[in-house]
Amino acid sequence: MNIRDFKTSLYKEMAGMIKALDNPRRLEILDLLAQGPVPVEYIAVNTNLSVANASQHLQVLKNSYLVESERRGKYNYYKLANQQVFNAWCAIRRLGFSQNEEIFELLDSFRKERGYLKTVSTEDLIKMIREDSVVVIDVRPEEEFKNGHIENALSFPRKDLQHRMNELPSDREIVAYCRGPLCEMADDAVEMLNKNGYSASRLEKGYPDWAASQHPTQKE
Amino acid sequence: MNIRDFKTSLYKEMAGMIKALDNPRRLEILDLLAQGPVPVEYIAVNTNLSVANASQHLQVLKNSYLVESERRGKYNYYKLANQQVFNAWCAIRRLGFSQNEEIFELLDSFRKERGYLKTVSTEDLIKMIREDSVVVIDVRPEEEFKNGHIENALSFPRKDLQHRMNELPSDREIVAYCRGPLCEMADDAVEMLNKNGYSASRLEKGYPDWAASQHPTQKE
DNA sequence: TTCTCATTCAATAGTTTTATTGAATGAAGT
DNA sequence: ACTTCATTCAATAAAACTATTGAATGAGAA
Repeated sequence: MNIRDFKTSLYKEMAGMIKALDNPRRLEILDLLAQGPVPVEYIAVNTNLSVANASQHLQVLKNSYLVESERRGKYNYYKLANQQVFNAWCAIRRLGFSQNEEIFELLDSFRKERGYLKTVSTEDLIKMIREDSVVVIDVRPEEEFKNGHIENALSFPRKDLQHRMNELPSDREIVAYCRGPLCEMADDAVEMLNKNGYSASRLEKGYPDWAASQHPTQKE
Repeated sequence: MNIRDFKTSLYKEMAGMIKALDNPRRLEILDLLAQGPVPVEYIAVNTNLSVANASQHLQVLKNSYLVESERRGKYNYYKLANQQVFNAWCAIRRLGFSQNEEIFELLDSFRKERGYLKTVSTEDLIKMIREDSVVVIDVRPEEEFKNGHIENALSFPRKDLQHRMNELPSDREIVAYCRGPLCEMADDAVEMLNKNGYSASRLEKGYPDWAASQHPTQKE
């Protein structure tokens, strides 16, 4: 093989891997898989896809070595192939937030609709935890909480929050987190809490980002 | 806008930006632009593209805010929009090297053809420089050398190396570097040098990686 | 073995992307 | 104002990708 062909092939392989990432559905799937291993149907339900279509997207990700599957009883559990997959997606996400005007405007208009909900950074949260001035709640579905969550966080899945709200203290600051910066569950929770007299804000990023930075986590 | 639409739009925008990266030609262009600002025709020549085609790819990158252009006299100089673009591409590249079997095999077969040329890591090179036990040569075209190069490196463009080889000491270790890990120019140089009785190896990565890590550079 | 059902495969139509060609643009120099 | 020429635009055919549908597969349970 001559050098030019070799070079072209290398870039082609790289591009092939990136191609697996250039689809909005698959990015959403990656964000979901970053929470932990889940079966195909769970992915389909949580991303509004048909099972066949979800499976098809998963095959694409698998063929690019971005995700792996493992059989557990009747179900096929999918997970990210390794930490570097998440790291790469993070780098791309960061690039999007910093560079892309459309993304910035989209986020801004969304936040304006909700009255610019307060967000706290990872550093803010660490400080608040150290000062014991915060209650951290995990608003993801319970399955994902069980796969791993921020140390000492309480599980308040978004769908249960409305009727379990009274279990929360109204005199302390509440920080809600979810799957990541592109996930709206924490926004929902914060809006709901603030409307009901609580003082809540959302963690800027999500559980996978927290865990990737080696901050204390817990499994249950 | 409802939440589902918003979420879909966000992922769509992210995917749109990634789409600009899913083409082998555009990746090669990014690697070239990482060396410094260059006009369109330089890009076309160095990537074996027609000028029209190169321009078209540049528009795609520009519309995704990944590159910027600036007029200098008769020429339109393109450059990376910022450091994060290179960082994201690095994260993806790292992912490819670690995960993708095809990429690994391609690299391995290429290296085998050349007798497994010795490569040194950035850390190796720093150590060698500190011990003053190495001559570092930059084998990229002179234009790119002038845009910035490793401190104290000597410019030996690949095309001139054959007849300028006698300027190099045959009793010292030589390390050659080029545009990056996917660039073959340093491999060429090392092969050529070793065949002629010199002791040479290539730097694993390239100039942009060196500069991104804040290691000492120089302009001329 | 047979049944069940989670998952994958296969075929398709509609949409998007790529490289090529040649024409259009528009800034710099005469 | 005219000319030059680097760059971009426009049109096109070939190739690749997406979502949908329904059928096929194949591991576990009966």
